[in-house]
Formats: sequence, C-alpha cells, structure tokens
Amino acid sequence: MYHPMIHPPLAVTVDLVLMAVMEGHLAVLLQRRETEPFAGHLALPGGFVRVDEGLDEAARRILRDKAGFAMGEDAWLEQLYTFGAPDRDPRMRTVSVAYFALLPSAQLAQAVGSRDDLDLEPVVGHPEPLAFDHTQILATAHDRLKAKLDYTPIALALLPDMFTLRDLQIVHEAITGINLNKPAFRRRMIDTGWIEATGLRETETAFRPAELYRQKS
Amino acid sequence: MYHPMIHPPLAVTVDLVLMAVMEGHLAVLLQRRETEPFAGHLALPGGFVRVDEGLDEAARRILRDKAGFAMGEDAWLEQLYTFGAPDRDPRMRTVSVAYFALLPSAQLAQAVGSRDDLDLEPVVGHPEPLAFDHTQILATAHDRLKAKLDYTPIALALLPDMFTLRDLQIVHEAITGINLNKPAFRRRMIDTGWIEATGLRETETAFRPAELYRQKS
DNA sequence: GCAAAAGTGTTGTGATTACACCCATGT
DNA sequence: ACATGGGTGTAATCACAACACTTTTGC
Repeated sequence: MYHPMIHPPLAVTVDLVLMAVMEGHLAVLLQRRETEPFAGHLALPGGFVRVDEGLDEAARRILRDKAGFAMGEDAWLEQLYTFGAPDRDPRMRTVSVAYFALLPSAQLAQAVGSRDDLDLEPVVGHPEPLAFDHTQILATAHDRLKAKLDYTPIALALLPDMFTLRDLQIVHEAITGINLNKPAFRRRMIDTGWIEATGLRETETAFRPAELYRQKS
Repeated sequence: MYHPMIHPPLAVTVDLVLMAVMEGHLAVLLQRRETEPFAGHLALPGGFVRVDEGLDEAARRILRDKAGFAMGEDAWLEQLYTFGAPDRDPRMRTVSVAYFALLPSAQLAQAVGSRDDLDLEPVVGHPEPLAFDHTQILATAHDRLKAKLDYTPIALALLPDMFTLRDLQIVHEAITGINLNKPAFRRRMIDTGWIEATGLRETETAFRPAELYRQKS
C-alpha cells in the first residue's frame, strides 16, 4: 500500500498567526525575512514539525520561541486550517498547518520589545503583501476570529485577567470593525455567563471608575 | 534554515469522511481493513498526498476512487481538521488532513452497491471502534456538520436536485437528533433564501403530494 | 457644581416557536 | 366521505438594539 518511491514524504510546517488588540486595533506578529525566497517581505513566524512532536505541541513551541516562555502556557491556541498548494513554497513541497494564537496586548508588546526581528502590524488595511500564501492565512485567521466572537469567550484571551466592559467592547469593535451600542453590548456580555463582576474598580481614572470583571470559573 | 537531517519529512495523508442520510439516519462510508495494523477494523477511506497535487485535489481524487467519477464533481467537499499525533499510526509518523464530503443517499448507495470492500454504517450509536484515530475524526466531522446546518445551505448537499420540505426536515433531524416543529421549520428554511419552489409536485404518493423545492441560484 | 463616563429602564422590532386549524389528494 | 399528510394563520415568547435617562466619580 505504502511505497516511499511512489509517495515521497513531504515537509510539514506550522505557521502561527499571533494576534493582539493594541490601542483599539487588531495587530499580528510578523517577522521580516532575510533570506530568499521573499527576502525583505514580512512573514508569519513558523517552523518545521519534528518527527516526535504533535502538531499542537509544535505550535506551542513556536509560540514560546516568539512570545517568550511565560506566555506560551496560557495563551489561546487553536488550529486554523491546513494549506498545501503544491507551489506555495518555491523551494520544496510543504504542507503548512496554520494555528492562531491570542495574547493580551501588554504581554505581546513586552515580548516584541525585546526582539529586533519581530514586528507588530495592523491586520486591517495592511498595505504590504506578505510572503508565501501568508496573506491568505492571515485573512482566514481574521475570519475565524470574527466568527467565534459571538459564540465563544475567545475575546477574553485578548484581555488581562481583570478588565472593564469598555475594554471588552473595544476588543469586539477592533475585531469586527463595527461600532456597538454600549448598553446592548453590556447586557449581551453579562447574559452569556462568561464573565463575572469582581467588586473591584479601575484606578487612576480621570472620571468615574468602571467595575472590573474577570472570566468566570 | 531547513536541514533534511534535522527536520525529516513526514508522510501526509488525506482521510475522507463521506456521509449521507439514508432512511432517516446519518451514515458514513467505511472500509474494512485487511492488513495490519487494525486488520479487520473499519476505517475511513484515505490515501497519501502526492507530491504534485494540492490537498483539495487529493481529497477529490480519493472521493472519486470511492464514490465513482460522476459523484466526485458536484459533491460538497470541505477540509475538516488536521490530525498529527506522533503515535496515531504505529508504522510511521503521518499527518492526516481530514476532509468531509456529502452526497445524496441515492448516489452513495449506488456507489457502495457496486463495491464489496465498502460499507455504510450509522454515525450515531455505532458500536464498533474504528481504526487509528478515526473515531475522533468522525466525531469531529459530525460536530462540524451540526454546527454548519444553521448558517449554511450544507443540508442541501445531502438531497437530490429536487426535494420536499419534509425531506429537508428529515435530513436536519437525522443530523441533530432533535425532532423539529413542522411549521416553524418550513418558514425558517424558506426565509433563509437558500431554496425556491419549483411549482412541481411529488408523484406516486399515497396522499396529498408535497411541492418540490430546489436550491436557489 | 460640572464634565465625563458608568450604568439602568423602557420601548420597539424581528426572529422563532407552539398550537390550532384548514386544504388537497387518493382510496 | 374519510384518512393522511401538506400547508397556513395567529398568538406568545425571546433576543436584541436604540434611546433616553440616572448615577457616580474627580476636579
């Protein structure tokens, strides 16, 4: 059934779409390529899957390499889609299992600040074309994020442990690009049961401080 | 960056979850294995991805091999998820890109009838464990199908070109396992805009014949 | 007390369901 | 005529959004 001569094995990679919401805009972590092909272009971070590690494991390893050890553990990480067009990498036939990961902006900013090769770019209205089929991968990740916003607590992965309802609304607006009605949004979020009030308040605010919420259970 | 010695390539396969609704029950196409490992177990049909073909292309080739040429073209085919645990195949490290495909029951029954090695089994309450991680792949496919039922016209892929609203309701009930209210279901389906009345009627029915609908546009 | 943002009450609308009923057809 | 399933009308419920309003805080 299986003959290596007839069915040569392929290179399998993981590409990572690591996103955060910074100052009201959805941003993605990119890496400037120094070698051909696509030298000088921005690309998603990625790497080869090792023979003895699973796909999720490989994705988490790459996440730790880019965002630092501490962030790797509790970040939202989810398989996105697998891209395998024969000509997607001019060097060789590769199949790339794309993952997307979400981090609070503070953690991602800290990780990027300490590295020269990493770059945060806006997801929407980004002018520069990415290397390989990474523009398509990024679009797929953005679509998936938009779709899951309404029926999963995925947005909470983009916020710190405690956050205000306004913070949460900003995250939603950044991802969908749609401005939401404040009272409707508040009640919709509270009704989901995903979050609970802490009893604590914002500090160092110019005006009335808002209540801090946290993820439930 | 890429050293074949350090990053040996992996075997990449496509596994196919080919489903249909037969007599009110969701069924899946399985193949009895004759060789080790898992000899005698039922398994999803699959095959290796060739170096010069894309993933969708490989999935469609396998679909044609199993269901016959004519069906391969217009069947619903969609990438499901990629499974790559290091020990999922005891022979070697393989990464399997799972696809799911949908066919009208008449077409699938015809394809299976002409082949001894193929078998249609119910998806729910199937007692026999499948080979490899195929039980998990099948469960993932069933979940995906349930989820997409409400916001895509995916159920129409399980029906012939013309069908009654009762047929469509049976398909929905078979997939979700939930009995639906007839008038509510009718109107919900018509309001989606996915289907249109043809003006034609069922024939050879014992009682009042129902109107035939077809997919719009 | 004023500005600014947090938070709530009220109403309207659209989607969906449940139930009851009428309609059309073959025997 | 009647049994059977197709198809429709009506009312109740729910989710959600829009808007106006009150409340709370720092200056």
